[in-house]
Amino acid sequence: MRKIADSTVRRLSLYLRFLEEFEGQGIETISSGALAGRGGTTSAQVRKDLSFFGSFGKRGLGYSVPELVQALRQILGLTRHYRVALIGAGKIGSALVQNRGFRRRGFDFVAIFDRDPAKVGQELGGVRVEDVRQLEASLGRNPADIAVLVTPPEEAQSVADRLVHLGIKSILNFAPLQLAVPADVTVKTVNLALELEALAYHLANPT
Amino acid sequence: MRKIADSTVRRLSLYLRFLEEFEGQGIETISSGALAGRGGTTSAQVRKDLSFFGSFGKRGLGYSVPELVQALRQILGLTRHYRVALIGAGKIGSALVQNRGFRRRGFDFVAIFDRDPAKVGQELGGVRVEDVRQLEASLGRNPADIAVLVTPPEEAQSVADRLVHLGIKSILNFAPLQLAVPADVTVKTVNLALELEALAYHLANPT
DNA sequence: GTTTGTGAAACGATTCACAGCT
DNA sequence: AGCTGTGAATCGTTTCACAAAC
Repeated sequence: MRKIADSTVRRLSLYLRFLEEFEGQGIETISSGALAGRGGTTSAQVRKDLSFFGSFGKRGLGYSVPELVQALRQILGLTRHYRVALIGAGKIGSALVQNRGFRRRGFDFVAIFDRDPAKVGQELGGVRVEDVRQLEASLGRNPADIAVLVTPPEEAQSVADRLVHLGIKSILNFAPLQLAVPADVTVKTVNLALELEALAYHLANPT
Repeated sequence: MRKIADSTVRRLSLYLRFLEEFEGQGIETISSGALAGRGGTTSAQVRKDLSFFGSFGKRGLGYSVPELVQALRQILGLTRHYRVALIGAGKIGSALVQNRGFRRRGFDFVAIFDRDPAKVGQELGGVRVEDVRQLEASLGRNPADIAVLVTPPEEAQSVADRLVHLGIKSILNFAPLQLAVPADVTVKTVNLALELEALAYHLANPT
């Protein structure tokens, strides 16, 4: 498969979200322009994004909403469920696990790890918190597809190394630092302080 | 000021983070190459990013760490504190407010709003939760610089409209939808489902 | 007449490469 | 000799524009 830009993949996710809305409203067919309008982009962008993966529309008509939903789910790999492991059961970690939306979209938290003995043994969102020292034992038995890393920054890299060693290929990282991983492992870092600083920049330098 | 790419601003934030680390270790001087290595980019990128704002280095020597820290704080607008209002005191909202790191970096949560009467009146991170109906009254009296929006998606747009009307120019949005705002308002959306889906895409389409 | 799919053009960001300073 | 600052070259993404399909 040809290399697809990250920005394209993100837009495809957005399109899927909007299409699901339209589907819920019983809309059968949609044009690239209408889909673009809902997502703040252009019709050409929508068509180009889709064209990397095939031809899904009918000229003169637009796209069948259910067909395009199906196609996007296929493209994005959302026709299956993913087993997600959470490392770090602090405030943000527990908020994530208890969020209904992720499960609904096929991301199932199946294991939770923490270093704090007070947290180990507790249940969060129906999953028992394990000691992070059990990471290898537990994920070795029941592997996860995706790891969500919410440890303090000083532990993040060493946990990431262990996850990589366990064969995990996808990490969602909330620790405010750049993780070093092999090329075949994908890391998405969510750095909230960075987002706030970008907002500060815009306040300090209004256009 | 010339238009600066978002990616550049984000890298400047990262550089600042690394420089603060170096400063803490008593390192006086750093080359673009060393700074780049720490942040997964290239020396040319570092120099180009900085060049948009001036010349901060000494040829043959590199950059003075404290001077560059100071310059970046100035550029990013981090020499002052920002008043942040939180709308939505659910799991994620309260996790954010109680996070020490934001205050340390100059982002002070000064007001919290929620719709749930059970939450109104409670304290979170030393701030009393107010009824979201008091948004105008409260922020009218004590304005905020930045709003962090963590409401359910169906309320997000109407709250955003009210924030815009109150004169807020910066919104950090956690609701999983595209907010419509005037051009002079900056919105950064953190969409965690989107990040997970991008990871799913990479699992489904390994390179 | 409408809307797609797609090469080509325009734009923007990154990388190169080197003159110029220390 | 070492490293910056920057114009030029390269690379990647977005927009344009139009032939082809319905």
